[in-house]
Amino acid sequence: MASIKDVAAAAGVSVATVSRVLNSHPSVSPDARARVLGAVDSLGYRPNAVARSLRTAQTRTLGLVISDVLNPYFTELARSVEEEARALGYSVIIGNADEQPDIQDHHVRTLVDRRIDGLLVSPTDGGSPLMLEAARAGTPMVFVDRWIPGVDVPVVRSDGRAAVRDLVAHLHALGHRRLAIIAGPAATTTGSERVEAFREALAAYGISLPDAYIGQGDFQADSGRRATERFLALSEPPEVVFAADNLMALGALDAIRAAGLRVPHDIGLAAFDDIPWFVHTDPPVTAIAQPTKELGRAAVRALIDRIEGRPPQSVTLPARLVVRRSCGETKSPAPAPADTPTATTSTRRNP
Amino acid sequence: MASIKDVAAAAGVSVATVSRVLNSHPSVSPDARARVLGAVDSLGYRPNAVARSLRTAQTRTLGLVISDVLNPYFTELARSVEEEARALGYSVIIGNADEQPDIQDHHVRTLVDRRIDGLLVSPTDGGSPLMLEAARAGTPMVFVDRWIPGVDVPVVRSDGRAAVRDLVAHLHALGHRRLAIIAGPAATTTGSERVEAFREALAAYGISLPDAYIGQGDFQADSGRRATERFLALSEPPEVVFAADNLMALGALDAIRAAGLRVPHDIGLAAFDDIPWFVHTDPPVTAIAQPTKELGRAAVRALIDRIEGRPPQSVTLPARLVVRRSCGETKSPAPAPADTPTATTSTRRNP
DNA sequence: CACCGTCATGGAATCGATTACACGGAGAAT
DNA sequence: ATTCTCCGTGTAATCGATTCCATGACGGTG
Repeated sequence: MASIKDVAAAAGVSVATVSRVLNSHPSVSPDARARVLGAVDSLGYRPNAVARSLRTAQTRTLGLVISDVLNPYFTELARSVEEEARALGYSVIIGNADEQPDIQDHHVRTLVDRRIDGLLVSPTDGGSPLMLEAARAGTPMVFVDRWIPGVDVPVVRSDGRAAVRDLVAHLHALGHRRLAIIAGPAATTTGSERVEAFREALAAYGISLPDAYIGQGDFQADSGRRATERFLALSEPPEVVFAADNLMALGALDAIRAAGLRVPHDIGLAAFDDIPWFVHTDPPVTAIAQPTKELGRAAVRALIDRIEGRPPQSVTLPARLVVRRSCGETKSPAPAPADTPTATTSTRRNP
Repeated sequence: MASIKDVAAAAGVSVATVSRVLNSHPSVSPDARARVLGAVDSLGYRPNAVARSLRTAQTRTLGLVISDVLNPYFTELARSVEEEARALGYSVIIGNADEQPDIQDHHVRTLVDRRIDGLLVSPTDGGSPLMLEAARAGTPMVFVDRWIPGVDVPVVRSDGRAAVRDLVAHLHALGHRRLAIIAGPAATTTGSERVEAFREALAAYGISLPDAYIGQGDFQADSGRRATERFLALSEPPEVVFAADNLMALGALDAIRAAGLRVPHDIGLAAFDDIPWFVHTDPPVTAIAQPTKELGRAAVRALIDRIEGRPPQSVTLPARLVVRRSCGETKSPAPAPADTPTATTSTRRNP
């Protein structure tokens, strides 16, 4: 592969001049520029990004470590991250942790070894020493969706509290009182927050959330299936199951079907994270939708702010309830979902 | 960030010795090794992969350019590619083309600029000059799923011909005779092949495939919706619609529902590419399943063979029919799907 | 005409690793 | 005792770019 030296030789100039032409430095004569450009495309020369990165100490690359690519929510997030990054002149390397802390660490390590300019993370756990170390060592970093409390890193996420209240209001209006939740791992913020938001919303109606109605899941379909089986085996099973992510809802649907029951007739189902398929399931699933695309864009912008020396901002965007048929038919219209979502931004790093 | 020089200074040896320790070169004294290792972890030293790549002219990184990350088929493919690559000591950089040739070119260009060791591509179109040039210039390359005829690059893909025959037999047994297909772009192999396989299978039953029954799609949900609307507007609409990928099937489902019709009562639906959600749609969708995971692994192995100088093999794995309820209830059992899938491999590059 | 500032250009250092080569010392072979 | 090997180690070149500094030409000004 042709190097800058070959171009210099072919154009009859020095490598310095070639470099100037390629980086559009002002002081190059039109004649030299023309000869260099000619040589460049007759040789099919492409600058070596590896060498350039070594010299300039920047790679114009962002790392994105997500918990599970197979989860459509994260896929969409990854896509919007890449899109925004590309628009701003950066590439993205995606690492899929598959909800496993050691794989997550593997990706963080290789990304840092490659000297990516910044790291976007949706942590699988409460924070491995490696990641905390990377943050402390000054790797520009931003958390998306999930975050680690007590670490000085900006967070871009969505607040589901209001939407969960809307959901509970909806369920209450339909006459449901025995409400259960399938939670995510307690070590993740989204795992614990969603349970808390649910518990608070229930309390407003004087409904309690007994331990038997809290299923312990891990954001994967299988765990949703097992938790649901356990609910169904109770002497007094819940009337509605709320899954803290879309894959566990899928598992719940499996379990309900396997038990020969029907949604919503025998039991209701709702999910956190809306996805296109929920429109087409039997029945369509009521879900809480995050502004995924905006989240991805905001995260990239925050990270690039941090990289380029501007003060990064934590961002919290509201989620909203999308009512469908999986919790029962509503006679009267459901409570209007918040339809004027307003972003709240703060300069505090950790909201 | 600490460099190899800092480690050398801290350990009281030369950089050469440090390098030898890190690359487990045999001739280093136990004493020196211990001092180096001590310095490495007291400094938290991590080798700079950029510098190493520049010197060794290899990045231990593979590029994967896929047509659409949001398509669950490609997501799964990407995941298995990354998994296998990681097991073999390589990283993967994913580029999402979103079915747009210019974005595809953008990714090919940046990946080549980064001097990735090899490229896995599922081309969006018939082959841009850039990609053909890269192949000819000797970038190790393997096509997955889709390929470009006439280019000397190994292909790892799945053959759906037999499964399509099974599907048509199934539909015929259910009494359906007016069968339509929503095709992908003719510029992609999977776009044209699936139509051809369908046409041939129909011919075996003396059924023809009129132009009005061929919808032109682009592998996106919207195009499936539009094609289906057009089918439904025909004076004699088809009895079954076969979508050439899962997203177009989703669009078809939308259009059918919007028209106030029911699947399979009013019209049947089948899809190429099986995904977990098809079990839960209303009704569950009959689909042709590719061995996606195996495809990804085989592609990585072929590419690494090529990179490491072994002769790479093209691989073709069979797809199989998964019968569900979206084409009508079967009284008698459907024809047995091929349940002993056998791989065919060849040393010819382009099958 | 002398001087100075500006501009185009090239030489060479540099980034952080790997590795060929040279060298000194210890132990084996004669 | 002398020579030969082999081993551990260091010096320095190298990969392909960017960029500081020096240089020479040229034009304008006093």
